[in-house]
Amino acid sequence: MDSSIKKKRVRGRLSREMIEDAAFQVIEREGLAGFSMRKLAAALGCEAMSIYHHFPSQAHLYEALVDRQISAIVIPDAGVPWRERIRIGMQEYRRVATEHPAFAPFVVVYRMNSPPCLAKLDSVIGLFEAGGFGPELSARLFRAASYYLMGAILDETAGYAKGPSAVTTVSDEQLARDFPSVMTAGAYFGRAGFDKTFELGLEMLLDEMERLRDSTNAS
Amino acid sequence: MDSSIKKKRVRGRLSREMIEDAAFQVIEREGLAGFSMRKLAAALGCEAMSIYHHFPSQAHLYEALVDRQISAIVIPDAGVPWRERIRIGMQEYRRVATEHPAFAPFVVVYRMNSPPCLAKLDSVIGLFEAGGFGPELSARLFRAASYYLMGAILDETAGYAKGPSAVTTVSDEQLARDFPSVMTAGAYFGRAGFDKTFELGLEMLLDEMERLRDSTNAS
DNA sequence: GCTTGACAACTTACACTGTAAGGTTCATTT
DNA sequence: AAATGAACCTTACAGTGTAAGTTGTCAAGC
Repeated sequence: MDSSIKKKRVRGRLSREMIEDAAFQVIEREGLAGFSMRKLAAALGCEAMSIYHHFPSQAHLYEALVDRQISAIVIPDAGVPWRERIRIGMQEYRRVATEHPAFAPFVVVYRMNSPPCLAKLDSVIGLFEAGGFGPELSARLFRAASYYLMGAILDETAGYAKGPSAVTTVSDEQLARDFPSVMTAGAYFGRAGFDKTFELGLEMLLDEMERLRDSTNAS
Repeated sequence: MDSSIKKKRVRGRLSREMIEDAAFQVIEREGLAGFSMRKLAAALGCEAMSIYHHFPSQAHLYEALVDRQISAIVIPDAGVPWRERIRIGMQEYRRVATEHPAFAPFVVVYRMNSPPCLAKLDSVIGLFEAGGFGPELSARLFRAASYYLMGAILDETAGYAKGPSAVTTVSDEQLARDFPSVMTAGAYFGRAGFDKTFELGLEMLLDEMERLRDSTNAS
């Protein structure tokens, strides 16, 4: 057993950071649904309840993981043109979120109320404001961009590339016969197609942002 | 107790449709995470295991619920211009998904491999093909549009409007002081702002689709 | 009317979950 | 050396999905 090896760990050496690191590992190994405090404890070589000394609940642990991920997003400074800043910001979010694919679905759905997350949120909305979008457009365009990001990351980390989750599966022959458009489109989906599709939608959104910005500033 | 009332139900009267109806109700009442086979059984006035006679597992039941929702999406027929068809199709998806808000997060993340879902998928991708987009653009634009839809629905059904999910919450005063851009943007979020933000992003995507279509067909 | 068979529903049981409550051990300070 | 308090462990409980076995009920055939 691997656990017997880990059991060598002596007392008094647990820390929030160690627990977080192990949590990311266990989540990737077992999947988000397969994760549990007991499995995490086994990976750490301790008992489940010991973790509660460092995190009051599983929810608090998850929040710490989200905070760590969100904090890792790098926003370009004000010297860069607004369009580039927003593009890089969005690519950064995707990069960070897909770093731990199994955890990504949790991150994108998470309601970010913690100070570290709010700080990042604030700086991203500030990107739009600094770009010359008014308060309303800044808010709504940020939201629309987030929507796109959420879906893209979910598809990449929890979508078809992860195999069928549906209970009833359809054979390839039946797919080709009954659902030809799905079959054809399938060639552009999956692992290889993510980057290109993501960039396509990203540029579409940026183009429209630019158009909206120019038309409102002109009038 | 309500359960005592329901207990009047006689044997041999359970059906898949009854179970699905009750499941939607229980999910809305208890939330997706709070849903369980035992609670569903209580609502039906039967024991948990009786449900397994009609659905082999909870996953099968969930799939049936998804199938029912997806099948309710109405796609405009070929007489309508492509742009209108795609717009209405997307609005339809949103309408259906938000009909059972607590279940929506499950629907949007679901990998739709069942025949009813594949059929709908096929007809939607067909919308792009019929609109004059080539196979690759049809595939990628469908995906990009789906990304946006997923995020929009998740925000509406599981986002900030549902209250803070984070464990640590920040007071309004602190929000106004430390995160002014979030504060300002907040005015456009929430229940009242969903429609307008959704429509804004939707038209942005449709505009870009039109541009892409014209430029590829011209060259 | 009685029996039989089949199926729908119930009962029990198991392995798992998060975590409350309380007991133990160990490093540090006095 | 004694005490203090943090760090960790043990036990227990109420909940989960569901496998396996049992009971109740109703319709068809005699």
